[in-house]
Amino acid sequence: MDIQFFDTMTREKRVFNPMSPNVVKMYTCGPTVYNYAHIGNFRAYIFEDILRRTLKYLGYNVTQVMNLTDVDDKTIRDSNVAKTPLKVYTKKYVDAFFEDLKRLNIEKAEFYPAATDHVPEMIELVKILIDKNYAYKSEDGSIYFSISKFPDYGKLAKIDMQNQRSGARVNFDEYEKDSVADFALWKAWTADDGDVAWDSPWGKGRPGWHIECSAMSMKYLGKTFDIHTGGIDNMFPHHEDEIAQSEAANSQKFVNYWMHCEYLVVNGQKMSKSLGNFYTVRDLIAQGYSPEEIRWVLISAHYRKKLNFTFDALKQARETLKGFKSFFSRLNEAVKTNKQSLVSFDFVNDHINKFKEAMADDLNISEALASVFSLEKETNKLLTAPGIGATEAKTVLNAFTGFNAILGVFDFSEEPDNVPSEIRELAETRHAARKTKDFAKADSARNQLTELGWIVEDIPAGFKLKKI
RNA sequence: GGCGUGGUGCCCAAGUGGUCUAAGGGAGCGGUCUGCAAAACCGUUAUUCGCCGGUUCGAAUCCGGCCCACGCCUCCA
Repeated sequence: MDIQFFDTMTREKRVFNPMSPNVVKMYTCGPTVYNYAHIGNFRAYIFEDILRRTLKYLGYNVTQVMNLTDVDDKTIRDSNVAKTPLKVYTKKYVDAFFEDLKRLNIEKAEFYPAATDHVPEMIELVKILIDKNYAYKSEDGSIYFSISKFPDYGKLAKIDMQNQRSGARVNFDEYEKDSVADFALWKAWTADDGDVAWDSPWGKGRPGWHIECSAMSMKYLGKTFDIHTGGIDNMFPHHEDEIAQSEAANSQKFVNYWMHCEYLVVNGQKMSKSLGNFYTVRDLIAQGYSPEEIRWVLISAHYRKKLNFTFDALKQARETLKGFKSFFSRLNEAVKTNKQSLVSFDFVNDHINKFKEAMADDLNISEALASVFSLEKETNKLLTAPGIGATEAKTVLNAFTGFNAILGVFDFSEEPDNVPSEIRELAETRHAARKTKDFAKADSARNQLTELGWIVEDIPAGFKLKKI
C-alpha cells in the first residue's frame, strides 16, 4: 500500500518513500518557551503526533526531533520583565509543555534539543555560510544571510522576492542589512540582551531565529532527511530561511517532504497570542473538559483544513467519546462470557484495512474515523441481536486498540472498580427494589445516584454504574 | 499591491468528473426495547454542494466571472 503525503514544496500529494526503507527521520518545529502553549499550538503538535503514530502503525521506525526554542527576542524580553534568568524562566514553560504533551497523550519524540545547548553547532554552521560567501557581517557585528546569493529563495512559499512590498510592514531601521529580506544568522549583543550572550568569532551575541533548526536537524537527522513539519505560519519565512541556510551550507537537498498544518481558528480568526483569543490546555481542563475531549477535537479535522475551535465541538467530542466508552464496556462484558460465536467476523479486517488506507492517504482522519464508527455500529448490532462470542468481542477490542495506536483517545478501562461503597449500596438497594417491583423506591435510589453524580443502567446481568 | 486557502444539511466533517438523489459523527424528531429510564438498534432531518455562466453524454468535483470569510508577505504552531 502506498503512503501519500501532501508536500508543500510541490503542492500535491506525493507517494512517500523514506531515504532508508524502514526508518523515517522527521523534524518537527517545536515551541518557543516564553509562555504556555495554547491549543492552537497543540493542534500542530497533535498533527505531528498523528503523523508519527501513523508512520509507526504502517510499520516504520520513526526518529523525530522537536526543537525547544529557549532563546529569542520574546524569551529574552519576558524573562527580563520577570527579572528571572533566561534559563530559569524558560524551564518553567518547558516543564509545562511536557506536562501538556503528556496530558494530551502526545508521544514523546526521540530528541528535544534546546537551542541554548547547541550554540557551538550554530556557530559552526554560520562559519560555513560565511566561508561560502552566503553570509556577511554588518556594521554592528551581526551576521546576515544574503538571499540574493541563493536563487532558490522563495521556492517553498512560492514567494517572488521582487514582488514583495518590502517597506510596508518591514521596519526600515534595519539599515545595516543589504536587503530588507536578508535574515539574521547571528545577532550581535545589545544592552537589551542583558547577560544572554555567547562568544563567537564575530564577538558577543546570540543566534538568529532560524539557524537552530538547520543546525540541530543536521546534527540529529543528517544533512538531508525525510519529513519536516510545522504550522503553516512557519512556512514563511522560517522554513524558507532554513532551506536557504541548510542547502547553501551543505550543497544538497534539505528535506524530502514538507508538511504544514493549518490554523486553529476562533470565530474565524487565527488563534494567536497576539490577538489574545487563545485557550491553553490548562484553561480548558479548569473549565471541566478532559484532555481526551480536547484531543478528539484537535484530531478530528484534517490537518490541512482550518479547524474552528468552539465549546460546542468540545461538547460533541464528549458525547462521541461517551458512546465509545459504553461500547467498550459492552465489549468487555462480552469477552467475559462463554457465549459461542454465531457470526462471521471477516468484516473486522475490512474495517481495519479501510482505516489504514485512509490514514495512508495523507492522514485522511475523517475517512478513517468513518470506518471506526462503522465497526462500532456493526458490532453493536451484533451485541444486541444474536450475541457474539468472547473471541469475536476480543477481536473487535483488539481492532480498537489498533485504532487507538494512532488516535490515542480511547479509554478501555473497565468501569469502575473504585465505585464508592455508598454508591454501590444505593445501586444494590435499587436493584433489590426493582426485583420486588417497588419502583418508587427504585426511582428514588436512582435519583439519589444522579445527584451524587452517577448513572445506573440496567443490563441483563444486573446493573452498570457510570460516572456522569 | 503580490501570493495562497476555504465556502457541503441545525452543528462538525468526508467526497474533487459517472457507483453522489453526497460517507461518517453530534443534535433534534418518530419508533423498538424498558416498570420508567439509560444504553443499543431502526427510521427520519441536503434531488443538493456560496452565486451566475460555460465545458461535458454527465460536475459538489473542470473553466471563467462575482460575492463572502480567512491567512501569508513582520514574531507566531
